[in-house]
Amino acid sequence: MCGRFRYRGMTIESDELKHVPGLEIRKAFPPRFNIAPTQLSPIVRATKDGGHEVEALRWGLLPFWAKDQSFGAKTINARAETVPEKPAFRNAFRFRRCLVLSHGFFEWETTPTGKQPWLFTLPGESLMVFAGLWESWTPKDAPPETPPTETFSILTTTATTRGAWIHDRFPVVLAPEDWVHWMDDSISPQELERLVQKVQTGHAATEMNQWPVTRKMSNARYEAPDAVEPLSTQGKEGTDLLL
DNA sequence: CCAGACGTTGTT
DNA sequence: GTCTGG
DNA sequence: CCAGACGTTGTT
DNA sequence: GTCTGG
Repeated sequence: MCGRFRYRGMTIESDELKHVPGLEIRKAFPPRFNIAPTQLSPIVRATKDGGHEVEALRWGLLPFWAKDQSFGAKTINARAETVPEKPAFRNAFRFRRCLVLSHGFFEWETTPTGKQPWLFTLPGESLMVFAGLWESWTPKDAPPETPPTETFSILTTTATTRGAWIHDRFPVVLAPEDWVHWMDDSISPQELERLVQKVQTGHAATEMNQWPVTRKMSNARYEAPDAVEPLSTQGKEGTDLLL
């Protein structure tokens, strides 16, 4: 699945998303080494005027009817296989798909001495884009003028053969040519169905590297650069994972 | 009709 | 809000 | 995802 | 064991 990831940050001048039309980057986003559920993280979504924007949203999707924000603990991921039907996700799936920006995600290996975290990245630790959904939520008895809380969820699908040693579910990683299509609000339900089929077979980004990292990062409060560094001499070489 | 869930993962 | 179970 | 709490009362 | 917070 995807319960923790990292983000290298973005400046106003960043060209990582240059292929997303009409994208205005209004502010910079700092590097994050250990993004956990409930925290803010940048996503890309379509705007009303046909463009796109980057905003930091809270991880853990809150449907508008959620009674309180603890509901988001159960919705950090959405299964690609069932997301069109699930009450908590179907509206967001139909109308509010987004790109979740990362540069790799963590998975935990169960060992005799406890849980060992690993980082999965794309070659060159380049931008890894997850298929996401977003929602807008306002607490039931909030005073007027209370700004809504905007939240997101990350789609998951079956892990591929060579990723399955650590886990049977992986986040849906979108290929750059699908980024804009995924956010397109005007596509038909038929087209959307076709897209989600493709997304399920996913990992359009076909090659990942993996390496073990410090167990200190298992604590969600740990936010230091070495959270993403290879343990000891393992290095980032020889860790290729063809998916 | 009302009440209660609405979710994913992993483990046994 | 909407669906399911009782 | 993992880590940490899981409770009440009264006092500062 | 299970829930909440990060």
